[in-house]
Amino acid sequence: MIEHDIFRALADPTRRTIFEKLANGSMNASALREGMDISQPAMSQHLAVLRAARLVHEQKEGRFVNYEVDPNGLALIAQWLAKYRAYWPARIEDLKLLLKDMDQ
Amino acid sequence: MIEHDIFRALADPTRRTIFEKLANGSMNASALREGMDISQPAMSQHLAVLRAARLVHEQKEGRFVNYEVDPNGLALIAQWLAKYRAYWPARIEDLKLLLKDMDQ
DNA sequence: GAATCGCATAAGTGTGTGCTTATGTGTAGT
DNA sequence: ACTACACATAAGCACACACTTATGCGATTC
Repeated sequence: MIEHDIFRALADPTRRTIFEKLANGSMNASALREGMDISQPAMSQHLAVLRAARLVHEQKEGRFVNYEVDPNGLALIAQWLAKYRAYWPARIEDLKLLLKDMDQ
Repeated sequence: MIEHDIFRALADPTRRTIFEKLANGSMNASALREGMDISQPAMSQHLAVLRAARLVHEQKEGRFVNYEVDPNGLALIAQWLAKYRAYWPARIEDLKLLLKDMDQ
């Protein structure tokens, strides 16, 4: 179940930080480690989990591996969230604006 | 961190099932157990986690406790997701329609 | 008011998860 | 070829987590 992989992947705060970093621009694994106080194997393992969830995908460039956000994972979250749109708070004005923005 | 509570709560498949059930109509804890092969304490513990994440909230009715979906949790996921809207796949037509629907 | 019911909490246990160190694999440079 | 580098994988370990049984607590019923 890929849906399970996604939520499990995002359940870890370190992985959410990694994902957020990649959202601000693709990077290789070493660059991602900068300022994160995390070992190289740990980063590699986290990236493997994010890959399995289709939240990121790799692009090999020589001996470097460039990582970037994979839209597929985000799309699945959006689909999951859409199932419960009936419960979204109409009273929160900011959110309404956000949603309008989400549809371009 | 409530954001962490939300993703951690949804990382468990049993809790996602419970949440989905509640999205189809509010229920008390006993009714939720029907057809789920789960002990009473386990259900109670799961509901406590969902409560902490503000994904559900309780409403005491006599000796029963009625649970229903809390929009606050969903709103936070929507906000989290909105940060990455730049990466949403424009090529998936179905998703575009979904998003339009999300904004009413 | 005693028993029953709906639910929460406590305590203990097995499994999953994220980390570590050590090692392997492939590429680039000299 | 040898070394250095970027990254992945293996194995082991400490801790978190989801479950269990047992018990507590308040509300209803008789």
